[in-house]
Amino acid sequence: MATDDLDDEIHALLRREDQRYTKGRRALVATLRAEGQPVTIPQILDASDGLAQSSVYRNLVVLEEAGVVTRIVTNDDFARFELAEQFTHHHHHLICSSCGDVVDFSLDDQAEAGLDEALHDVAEQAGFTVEAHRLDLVGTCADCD
Amino acid sequence: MATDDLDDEIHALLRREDQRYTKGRRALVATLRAEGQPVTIPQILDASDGLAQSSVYRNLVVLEEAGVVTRIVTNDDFARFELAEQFTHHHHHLICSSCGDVVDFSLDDQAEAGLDEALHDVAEQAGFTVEAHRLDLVGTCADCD
DNA sequence: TAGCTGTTGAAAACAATTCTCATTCTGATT
DNA sequence: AATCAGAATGAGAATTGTTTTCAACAGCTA
Repeated sequence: MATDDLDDEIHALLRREDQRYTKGRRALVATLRAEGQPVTIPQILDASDGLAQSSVYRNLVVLEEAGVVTRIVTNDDFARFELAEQFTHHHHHLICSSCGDVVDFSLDDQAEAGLDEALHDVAEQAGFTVEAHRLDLVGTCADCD
Repeated sequence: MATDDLDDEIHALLRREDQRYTKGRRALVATLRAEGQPVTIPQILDASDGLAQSSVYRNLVVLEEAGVVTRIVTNDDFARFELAEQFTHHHHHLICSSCGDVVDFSLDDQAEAGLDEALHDVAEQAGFTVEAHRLDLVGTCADCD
């Protein structure tokens, strides 16, 4: 997706929540986009300077509520953030239990479709309204082995 | 599994880590067993009295390291704990984003097998050593709808 | 330009979790 | 049984990622 289109869509999502797309929020999105992988707040502060820590936390909440950004919580100390799937593609996470690093991966279409169907059935039986499914592989990454 | 067998196995797991299976730890396991669903620490403290908060936190770490208990982290304020799968059965979680409640569910064998195979391939390609996979459905539970 | 409203930055507050330390328990040895 | 060493416990303090506060500021509208 071109940067301009992405910014337009994000602008629209924020406006829907009566939020502005400020310079700080643009910088945040740019950083997440540049990283291309889930990042912690310390990583964001290192990668993009000029942003105050409190504003980063606050804006990530705003962006998350608007559906621009996804928060990934693991057993690690820090939460991680990445652009929402609508701006990237549907994917899952490899979580390293040694270093805490989180890396994206995708299933092939057939496996994903099969999973979707099975989950749909489960949710229906439980009277559960599904917003998203999350699939993580927990283990040890190549670097930590 | 009978309570005695379960206690024996847990005892063995703890001994492997040079840990004792004390009264407090037995009470903790009994509570988790009685609940049968993931519970928060406040819930544990309510359900079983006589346990100090600091000991519950500490012992859950010990039990987790020994592989007796699994920690479930969500966007909710509190972590949740349940008996490890080896003492229950392989399952996944319905996570309510409204009330934070977590409920177990299982996939049918065929779907689970298909998923396993797909994940195995992904991990191999990434040089990732898998310890576990986690699959959560995030949404709204029947009570919150 | 003036005025209103939302945003920012720095620091204080908050809260789940972890740590400290004095006391108590466990269980192996005599 | 009595003793002793090491581990576990309870109460509270400390830690730390995150949230909130509040005064100063920026951006929009008239």
